[in-house]
Amino acid sequence: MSIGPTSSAIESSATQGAYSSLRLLILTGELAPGEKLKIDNLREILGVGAAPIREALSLLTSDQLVVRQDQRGFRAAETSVENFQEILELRCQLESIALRQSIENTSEAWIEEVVLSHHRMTRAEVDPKKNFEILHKAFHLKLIGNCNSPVLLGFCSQLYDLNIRYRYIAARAFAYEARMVRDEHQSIVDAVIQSDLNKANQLLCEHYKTTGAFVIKYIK
Amino acid sequence: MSIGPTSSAIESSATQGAYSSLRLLILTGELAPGEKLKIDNLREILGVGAAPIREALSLLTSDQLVVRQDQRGFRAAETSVENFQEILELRCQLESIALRQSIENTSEAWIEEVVLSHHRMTRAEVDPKKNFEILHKAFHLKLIGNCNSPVLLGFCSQLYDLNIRYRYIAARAFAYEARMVRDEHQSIVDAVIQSDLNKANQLLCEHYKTTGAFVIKYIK
DNA sequence: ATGTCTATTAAAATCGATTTTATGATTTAT
DNA sequence: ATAAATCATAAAATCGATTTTAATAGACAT
Repeated sequence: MSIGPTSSAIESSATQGAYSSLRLLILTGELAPGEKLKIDNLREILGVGAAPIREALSLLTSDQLVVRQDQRGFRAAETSVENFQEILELRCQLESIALRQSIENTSEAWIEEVVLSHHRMTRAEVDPKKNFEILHKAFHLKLIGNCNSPVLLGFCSQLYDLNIRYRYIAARAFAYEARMVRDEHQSIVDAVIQSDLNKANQLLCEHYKTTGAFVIKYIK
Repeated sequence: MSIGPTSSAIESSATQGAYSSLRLLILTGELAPGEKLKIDNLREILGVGAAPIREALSLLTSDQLVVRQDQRGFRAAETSVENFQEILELRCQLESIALRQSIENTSEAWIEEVVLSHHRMTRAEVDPKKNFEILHKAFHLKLIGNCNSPVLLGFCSQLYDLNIRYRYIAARAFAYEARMVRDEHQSIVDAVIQSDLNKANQLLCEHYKTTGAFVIKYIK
């Protein structure tokens, strides 16, 4: 639905608040995969009535984070190695498409935005006050955000969330690999600036798959 | 959400019934693009309370058929030439991926299912008791259904619906082009049977774009 | 023991009423 | 005459209570 989690923002409605909260709880694995989501429990936890909660859960259904069984309520979507691999593969394929189009439409303005969001993300790595995760997502979406295809971007955003959920679940708060993730991001930005599609594409997919190979060991 | 419209099925819950009904009303354009969807109106039309309707609308939001404005209710998603072209392009790109994978995984069983669903669709063209639209969708999903990627299939299904909505809106009940659509379908099946990926791919995309060129003249 | 039926409980689904919020009209002030 | 403020109305959002449905345990028969 929305691009980023807005846990800190003032929520304009009970439904919106429940949506954000539940989304975060599921993404981070506090509500575990497959867990039954009882309305009454959530009512207590979130302090709102049944209606907003049911609406929020319905919204999360389309995000594939919640599964609805008619007359039998809701539960958090299951996870599996197969699903994770599918997500990974799809991200590579769809983001390749979006990245290609973005580079084909390249412009100074867009490149500057990429550089900027990369900078902000980098800064957040050392400043714990900033929320790195949000900026990381923003960076990756910006990278493919010049493709002029909002529906495609929506799919990519959804896949990003599904993917990050596995990262959280695989290792709750594992020190997000000091690894060479930083270098990988920089290389991608460089390739984009040079409009080198093949290189950018290859680097991006490798970036995903390397992280994926790490995560996959910890699923279940 | 679900694969096909199930207007004729006995609905197991008010929410499910409202979802199916509203989905159909929007797909066929009876609820026009951009139209405000007032809860009380819909309550009367569908004869259920506010809660199921709001839930159904929330579900439709993820299908991109409904747009939700916080505190300002719901409305049917807008249409535009740009959106239509985007849908068309995405269908070609995503279905290409799914079709390739399907053919790579080809099996006798799958080919037989393709042939069968093609046959059923063909029969429905002459028998008005059968619902051609449902079988048409089933055929196209079956064609890409051997790709072993349920998430991708979900995206394709969603794009199919968004696309068919334009067909309905462009010409309510235009005689679904006696044209060479029939031949086009047959050619695709033949290419699939022969595992000729490039040909199948090309035919499928042409099929979409030819129809698209027809529809686009009637948007708005 | 195993399976089927019934009674009980827990939860989901839904409704009707209430509260909150936006919208549009009317007024007031500049 | 335009802009800001107030009020009235219509609609959305939400709540608490009720109804419906599924899950569970226990009784009974085979």
